[in-house]
Amino acid sequence: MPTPPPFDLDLLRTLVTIVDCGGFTRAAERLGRTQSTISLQIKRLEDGLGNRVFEREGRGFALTPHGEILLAYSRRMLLMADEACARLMEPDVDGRVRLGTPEDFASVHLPDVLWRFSRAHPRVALEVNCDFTVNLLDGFSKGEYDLVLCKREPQGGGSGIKVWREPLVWAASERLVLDPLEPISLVLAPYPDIYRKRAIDALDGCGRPWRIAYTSPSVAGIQAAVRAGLGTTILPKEMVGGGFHIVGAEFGLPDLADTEIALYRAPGPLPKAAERLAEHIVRSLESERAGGG
Amino acid sequence: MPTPPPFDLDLLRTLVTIVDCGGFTRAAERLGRTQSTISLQIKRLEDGLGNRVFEREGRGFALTPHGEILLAYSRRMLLMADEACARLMEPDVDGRVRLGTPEDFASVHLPDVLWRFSRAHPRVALEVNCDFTVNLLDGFSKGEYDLVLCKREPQGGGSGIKVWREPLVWAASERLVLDPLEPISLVLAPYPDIYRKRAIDALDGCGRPWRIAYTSPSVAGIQAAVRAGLGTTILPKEMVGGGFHIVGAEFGLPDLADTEIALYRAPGPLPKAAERLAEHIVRSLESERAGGG
DNA sequence: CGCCATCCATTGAAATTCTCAATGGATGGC
DNA sequence: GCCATCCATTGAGAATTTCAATGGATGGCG
Repeated sequence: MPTPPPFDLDLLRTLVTIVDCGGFTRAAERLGRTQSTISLQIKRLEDGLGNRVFEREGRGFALTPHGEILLAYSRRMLLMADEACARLMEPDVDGRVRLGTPEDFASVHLPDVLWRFSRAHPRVALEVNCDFTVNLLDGFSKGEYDLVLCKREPQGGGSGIKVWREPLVWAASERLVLDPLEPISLVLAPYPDIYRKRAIDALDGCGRPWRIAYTSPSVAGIQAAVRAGLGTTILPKEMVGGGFHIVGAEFGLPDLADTEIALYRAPGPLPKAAERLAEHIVRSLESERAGGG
Repeated sequence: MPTPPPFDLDLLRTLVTIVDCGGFTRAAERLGRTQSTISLQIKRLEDGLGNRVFEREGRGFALTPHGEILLAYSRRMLLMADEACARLMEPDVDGRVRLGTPEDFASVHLPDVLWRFSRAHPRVALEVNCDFTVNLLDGFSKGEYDLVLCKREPQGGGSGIKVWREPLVWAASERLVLDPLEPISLVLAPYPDIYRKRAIDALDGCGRPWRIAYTSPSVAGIQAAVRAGLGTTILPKEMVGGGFHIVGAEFGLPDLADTEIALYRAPGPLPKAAERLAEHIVRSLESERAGGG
């Protein structure tokens, strides 16, 4: 960040207005400024940029390539400013939002997201329910949720919005001795869990024998068991940490496909509060991902 | 537009920096200002907004709901400003882009979009080819296009990005006398055309007899024939005009499903110029739609 | 061919805005 | 109870921004 972008929204608005009005003078009238001010504002914009924005041709003018690019961004930024303004003016959203989510994802990625949401919309009552994907989808089809975050196969598709994707890896404690020739001890969530199925299918697929050493429906329980050296589990890469390490082909473990989390919204028009939460989740996770990667 | 949003990007950057640094003083250091300046900037922001942004709690502070909302928008706007800045700094994109598109869509919606693109990127050579959807998809699968705009069924799906959707209507000249009991005279594009199939299927579906009165592959040809009163055609609603009028159930004509245009990009990494054009098309059409509706 | 209307650029002064340094008030740790 | 830290406020000075007036250039029109 050597040169913080020196954009001034007023100048950008002037640029857009000039283009829309087709002239400096008319833009001045619409903006309630004098024409000389408009000229100077464009000059300021160009000086700050180091490039011309308009190509002057005697009486008329045309946008330069830089001007055209800047114009496109200006429109978007001004639209966003207008939207922000409208959002700030309108009354607080209230109501209730019922969100279903996998527990492991929620405990790692959602606390901050939901905390920010609840601060932005203190009158919205959040009802978050953690469960297995199968149960979430079941409840979703019965109308028990406004929004559901679900694990799904990485090829995506369907009506949901992809909000997260990351590699799935085998993880074990350092104190666990792994022997590629022995059946592998697994620490997994109980039956309807998607990762459980993934792990077992992958092992069966490559002919590696296995046994279930420990079963727990909660992230904390699984982590405790793995940390105790009771076996190997399967985790999103981001969740590996604290004494765990990633194990793989060197111990005869197969590669795993990525995991993907998608957001599904209940059919029909959603209450405004749920709409807001959906947008908030999508945006927060996409920027978290951009910032983290 | 009674109150143009009085946002100042510098103030928003200050807001974001305060939150990220966790304090006014640290934010001042990072921004190269004094702490009093930061305080005043926030005060200015709050005065302009008419609401507090921070809730002061003695030594510390917390974001108000308004502050939280504004923070989210501020981040997005600053990211956009940074992106604009980066885009303006980087050298001109050059190369060639091969775009396939239906002729009717191109002649109505693309001229301005492509003109702006070519002004923003004068060193990019645009090669636009108009053809029927079937031929476009055929050429696309042979690698003849970087990007293709295609008509498709409105339920969407697949890998393309929806860029346009509008109702399809029957249109005729005022001078054409329509009799619900007579076979309807059609003015259509020749065989592989999608709308031709739509029209005939719809009429067959409701048992209405028809005959082809005029065939032309070009929009101009079809418009001339319809204007001459030679028959009825099928058009996107937006393209009705100039002596045409919409006809429908009152003459025994069936309703038509919407038409949808999607953008497909060639598999694999696209040249930068094509990437830019794709982004430009999507953005331009989405704002045109927002502005027009 | 020359006049006029229109449009953008420039100039210098006035007003507004912004920043800074210093100081004050409040809070929490030790 | 003292000290360190943090944000708020104040008044002066500096920088920026706006305005009114003027200048230069172009194209239309008789």
